[in-house]
Amino acid sequence: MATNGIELTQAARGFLKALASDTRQRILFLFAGGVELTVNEVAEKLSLAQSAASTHLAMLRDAGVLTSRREWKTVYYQVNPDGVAQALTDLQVTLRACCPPSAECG
Amino acid sequence: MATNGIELTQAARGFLKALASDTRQRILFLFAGGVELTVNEVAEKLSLAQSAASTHLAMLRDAGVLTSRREWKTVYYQVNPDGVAQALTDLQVTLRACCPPSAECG
DNA sequence: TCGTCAAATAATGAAATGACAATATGACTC
DNA sequence: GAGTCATATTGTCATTTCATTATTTGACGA
Repeated sequence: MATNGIELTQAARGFLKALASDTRQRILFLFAGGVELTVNEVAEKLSLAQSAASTHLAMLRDAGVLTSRREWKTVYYQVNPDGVAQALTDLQVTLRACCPPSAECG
Repeated sequence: MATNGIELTQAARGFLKALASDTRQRILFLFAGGVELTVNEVAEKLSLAQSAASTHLAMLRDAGVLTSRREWKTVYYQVNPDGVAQALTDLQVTLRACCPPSAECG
């Protein structure tokens, strides 16, 4: 038994993987301010093929970073602030357990 | 001009890429509590080839997550809490600008 | 100078990622 | 049922990543 069982939560791991891609970072920031966008709008704004936009958006949704709602034939994506906050908090908690900023004072 | 110039800092981008790898996550947590480890120790603990450990550690150092000091022939790595804290803060600031947790109240 | 030790850097191959065009799906209209 | 629109999925390819072994580098001791 080491003092070592530290591990990231699934949420944090998914978040890290989702946002490690420059393209997905750019996609995320397209949604700044709570904007709602369709797959085609994202594809257009970033000069991506429709299929690429679709898979990236799905990946971000699976990671809890975005949510989607379907209205008729079109799907609207927007950020999931709670998911982002959760992942960030998890990250912070785990990293604090690993590498406290300077002094772990109370 | 949109309201949109949001972008992650270099520190945050490097951090995300460095920690998107499961292997590098495991490496990082080996250093929990301020432990110092050599390349060979990391390789051994994770059953990795020496070269793999070396490159991963270099990557984590380049991302500001670890620091290294050389003593005679061996190199000791340890976490860089300030680097980690900086990246986390950058992430948080940028994400808050993009997707405020619920209410951006004062 | 030669040998040794630890780390870093090739060189190579397997697997994952990211892009595209093309096709399939689902919901609705006619 | 045929047509259409937006999205999702598939197939293919180029690129990147990750792991290995083998070799090189650098500092020291004999």
